[in-house]
Amino acid sequence: MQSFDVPEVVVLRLPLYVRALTQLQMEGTEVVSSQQLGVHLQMTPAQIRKDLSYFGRFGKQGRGYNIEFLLKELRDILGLTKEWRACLVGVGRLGRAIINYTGFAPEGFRIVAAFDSNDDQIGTDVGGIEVLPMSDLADVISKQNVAIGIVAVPAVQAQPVIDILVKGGVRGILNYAPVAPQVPVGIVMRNIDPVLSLQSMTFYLK
Amino acid sequence: MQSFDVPEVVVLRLPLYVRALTQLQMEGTEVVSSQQLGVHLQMTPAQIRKDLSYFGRFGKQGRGYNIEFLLKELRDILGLTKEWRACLVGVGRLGRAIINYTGFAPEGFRIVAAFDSNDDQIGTDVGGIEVLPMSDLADVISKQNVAIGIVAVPAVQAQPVIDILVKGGVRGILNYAPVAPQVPVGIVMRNIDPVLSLQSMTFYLK
DNA sequence: TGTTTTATGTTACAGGATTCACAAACGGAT
DNA sequence: ATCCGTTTGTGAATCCTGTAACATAAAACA
Repeated sequence: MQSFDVPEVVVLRLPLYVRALTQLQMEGTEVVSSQQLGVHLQMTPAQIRKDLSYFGRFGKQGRGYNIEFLLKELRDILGLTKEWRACLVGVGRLGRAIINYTGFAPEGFRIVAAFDSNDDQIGTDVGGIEVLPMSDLADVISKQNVAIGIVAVPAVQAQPVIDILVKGGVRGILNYAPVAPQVPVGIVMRNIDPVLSLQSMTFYLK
Repeated sequence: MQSFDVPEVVVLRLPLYVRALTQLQMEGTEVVSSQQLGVHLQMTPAQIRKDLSYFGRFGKQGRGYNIEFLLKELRDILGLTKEWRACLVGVGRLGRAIINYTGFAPEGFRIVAAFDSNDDQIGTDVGGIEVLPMSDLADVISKQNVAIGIVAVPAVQAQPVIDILVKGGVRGILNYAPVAPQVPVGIVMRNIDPVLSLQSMTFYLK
């Protein structure tokens, strides 16, 4: 796989390209230059070309990139051509908001199961999904082909929950808890943490 | 101000230090070495020392850092000693979740006003806050000393809403909409975008 | 067809960020 | 008082990222 020797910063930018290209496509554009894309995304054309060159040659000199083609290629590279199944742990306020968030499904991310350690929650229905006990976790992950765990539990429970998810077999974790959890190599972590964002913002505001 | 010539990556890491130190403090630790902190945060001791050295000399050789002192200094540097007031635009599902999120207040971030362009929402109460029309925005920002705008509107409305917020006088924007908005220099943007996080994650999962 | 314009892919360079390595300093023990 | 183990703060060295520049190729146009 080409995952190796591609800098992670580059991989982090690919979804931005996908999004910008999708928007241009919806506006009816068929071809775009690195220059134009750069204006859209506020980056230099050189960086865009360099990033893409890690994966292949997608453009035509004198013309630019065919949007439909480039989109297909990028989706392929990122693995966005199939549906990804995720499970959620923690159906408190935050967890409920995540289940009901409408932004995941159109991009191919589907939450297929929800877990909670609170007995009062178990068996209830949240956004059309039945809340299961943590003891069912490993079973559901393997049987339902769940690759991603979404963590929406209080800070203190985050690390134990993540350990369980990893043991259960998820390979990526989207963590909403305000902690920096430790995971084995090979497990991909992404943290969603608005407080951290605000705390670095204020440095520039004060 | 020292904002200049401090790399932004360093500023982005400072809140991580604050969080780790706070946790250590709660556990009763009084002194910590860059080595120990590094284990906690999975980074090299050298990086921690280098980062801190941009702002001053906070440690003692042979001993380490006094947690209480370092925390106070870091909070000062980041501007976390005062309360920051924010306003929210968009009280749909996402906006409601943000208003009800309990993680902001303990860190000194307070949402003092909510706006929406939908007439049906205006005048209703969301989490104890009255929803106001967009036309009140500039007024509230200046009168209530609001420095931060939180954007929770659909993608297509994000850019216009951000323009209004900037015009109204906010200096930082926390954007939950799935777009990469353009802002004038001097305005600090932070994007919260779980879909982007997932889309870069799948590259390593496939 | 030949010339001009446009834009890619890539190599070379410059600028940043991270790690290394070590002198200086502190605390505790002898 | 001195020594020893520890840990900081910081230039120097290394590694990584981003930018610039250019050869090459496609398209447009005359």
